[in-house]
Amino acid sequence: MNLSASEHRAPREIAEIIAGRLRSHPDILEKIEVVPPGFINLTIKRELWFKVLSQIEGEGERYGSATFGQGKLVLLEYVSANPTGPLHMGHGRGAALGGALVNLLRCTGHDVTAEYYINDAGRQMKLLADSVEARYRQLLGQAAPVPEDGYQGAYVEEIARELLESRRASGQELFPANLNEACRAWAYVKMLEAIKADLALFNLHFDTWSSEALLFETKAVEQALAILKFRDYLFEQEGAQWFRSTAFGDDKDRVVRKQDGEFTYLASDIAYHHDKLSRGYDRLINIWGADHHGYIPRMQAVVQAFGYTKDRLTVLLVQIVNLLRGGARVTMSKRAGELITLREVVEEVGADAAKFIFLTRRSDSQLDFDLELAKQKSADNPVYYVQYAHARIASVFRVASERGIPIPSTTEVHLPYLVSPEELNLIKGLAEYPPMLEASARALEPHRITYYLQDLAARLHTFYYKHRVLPPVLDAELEDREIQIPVAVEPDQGRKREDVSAGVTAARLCLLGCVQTVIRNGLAILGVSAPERM
RNA sequence: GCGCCUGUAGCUCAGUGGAUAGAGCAUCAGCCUCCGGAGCUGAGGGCCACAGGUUCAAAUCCUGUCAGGCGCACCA
Repeated sequence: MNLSASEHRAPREIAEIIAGRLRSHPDILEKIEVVPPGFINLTIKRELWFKVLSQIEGEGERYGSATFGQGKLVLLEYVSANPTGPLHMGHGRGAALGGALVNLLRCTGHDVTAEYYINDAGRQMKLLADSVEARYRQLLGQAAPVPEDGYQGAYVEEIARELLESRRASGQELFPANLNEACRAWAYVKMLEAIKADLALFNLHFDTWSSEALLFETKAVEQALAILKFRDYLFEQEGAQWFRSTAFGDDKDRVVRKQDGEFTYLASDIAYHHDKLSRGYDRLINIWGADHHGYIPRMQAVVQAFGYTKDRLTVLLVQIVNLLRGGARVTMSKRAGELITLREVVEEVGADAAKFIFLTRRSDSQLDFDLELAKQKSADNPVYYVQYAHARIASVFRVASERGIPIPSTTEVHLPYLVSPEELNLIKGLAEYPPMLEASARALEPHRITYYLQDLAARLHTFYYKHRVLPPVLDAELEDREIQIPVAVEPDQGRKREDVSAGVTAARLCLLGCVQTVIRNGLAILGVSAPERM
C-alpha cells in the first residue's frame, strides 16, 4: 500500500506480485492470502513455531538478548537524590525505571555505566547542616530554631543525637569552632549511608558515584565555563555571568555566576555534563523528576555548546506518584517532615510489588500507587499474577519429579503434539519476546515488559486451566500414596478431564519450561524475583 | 502570558500510519474429583476531548480550541 503511489499501481496488484514471490517458499509459509485493499496474510508453517522452543532451551537466560547496542557506550544517571533525606516514592519510581533500563540496555548489547550524581554542594546541603546543628544545640539545651525552610524530619534529630553521642564518647569538644562543618560532614556520611541502604532494598548497583562538590574542588566548574567562554557562549551582564542558551533555542539566557560571585546550580551541571561527555559516552541518559522538565532545553543547549548534537543527551521524566491506601489519598507534607519514605513502603508491600507497580505505567504519566492493592495477593495485583504463573510451572515440575516423570529436552520430544490453540498461543507469545524487548529498549520503555509478562502469564493460566500436563494419577499409585479420589461426576461439568500420553506430557513439560524461562528473563530485567513457590 | 506532559470503556491504563481500538479493576452470569482457584470462561460497556488538515488509510502525523497536571529564579 505504501508502494502504490510510487509504483503507480493498485495496492492489490502489488500485493499479488509480492504474494507470488512468497509462494516459492512453501517450506516456510503454509498459506498466503491477498486481502483487499492490499493486505497479505501469511500463515507460517506450524513446525517452524517449534523452533522457538529449541531456541529458548538453547539460549536460556540469554533468550531475548540482542546485539544492536553493541559497541555503544551509555551513561545512565539516575536517582541522584540530594543527600539531605531518605529516598521517597518519587525516587523509588526513578530507581525502578533506571534499574530496569540498565538491565534492558545491557541485554540489548549496550555497554552501560550506571551513575549516581551526588548533589553535595550548595544550598540544600547547607540547610541540612544548619538543621542538624540546630537540633544538636537543642539537645544541649540551647534555644536554636531549625531554619525556616530547613529539614524538619525526625531523621535530622537522629543524626544530631548520633553526632553528639559520638563526640561525647571520643571526648571531643561539644561546641567546636567548626561545629557547622562538623554537622555537615557527619550528616553527609550518614545520609549517604541511608541512601545506599535504601537503594539496597531495590538491589540496585551503581558503577560510579560522582560528586558535585568535587567538581568545585577540582576546578572542573571553572574549566568547563572557560571552554564555553572560549566558544563565546558566556557573557557578562549586570554583574553576573550568563550562558547564551538562547543560541540553541532556550527561552532565555541563564545565569551561571551570580552577582555575589557564587556559581548557580547550572554552573556545576555544565561541568558535570562536560565531564560525562568527555568520558567518551555515545549517549547520556538522565532520569529526572517531571518537575525539572523546564530544565531540559537548558541542558541540551549545554550539550550543543560543547559541540555535540543535542540527541547525545536524553532526559527521561518520571511523573508524580500518588500514594493511596484503599483508594484514599495518603497526604504528605514535606514541611512537617511527614514524607512517606520509600523504605516504609517497601517494608510494607515488598520490593517486588513496589518495583513492578512502578513499572506498570509509562514513566511520563502519573501513577497511583495503592498500598492495599500492592499488598494484595490476588489477580488485582499484577506482580502476583505473573509470579504465580512462574511458581505454578515450578510446582508442576516438582510434582513431576516426585512422580518420577523426567523433564525432557526439546530434542527428546515430539513437539508436534502441541496442537491446541492454547499451546500455539503460548508459543507465539514466546516468539514475541525478543522483538518486544528490542522495541522496549529502543523506546527506553520498560513498562512494555510488564504488559508483555501479564499477557504471557494470562496465556499460561488459560492453557493450564484447559489442559493437563501430567497424566492422571494411576489407581495403583493412589493406593501407594493413600490418596482418596471421589467418584467422577458428569465429564462435561467443570474442568475438562484430559488423558495425556507420555509423549504429550513430555512436549508440554518442554513448553512449560520455555514459558518459565521467558517469564524469569523478563522479571530479571525488571529486577523482580521469579519465585519457585509462593 | 509562554513552554512541556496528558486527555482512549464507569475507574486505572496499554496501543509501532493499516483490517472489527485492547487489558486489568468494577458490574453481571458461570466454572474447583486428581498437576497450586493467588486461577479460568462469558456478557455488557467506546463520537479514542473537540474542530479542521495531510494520507489510499489517522487513536497515532500537522494546525487550532478546550480541559487537567507541571514548569517558567542571579533556588536546587
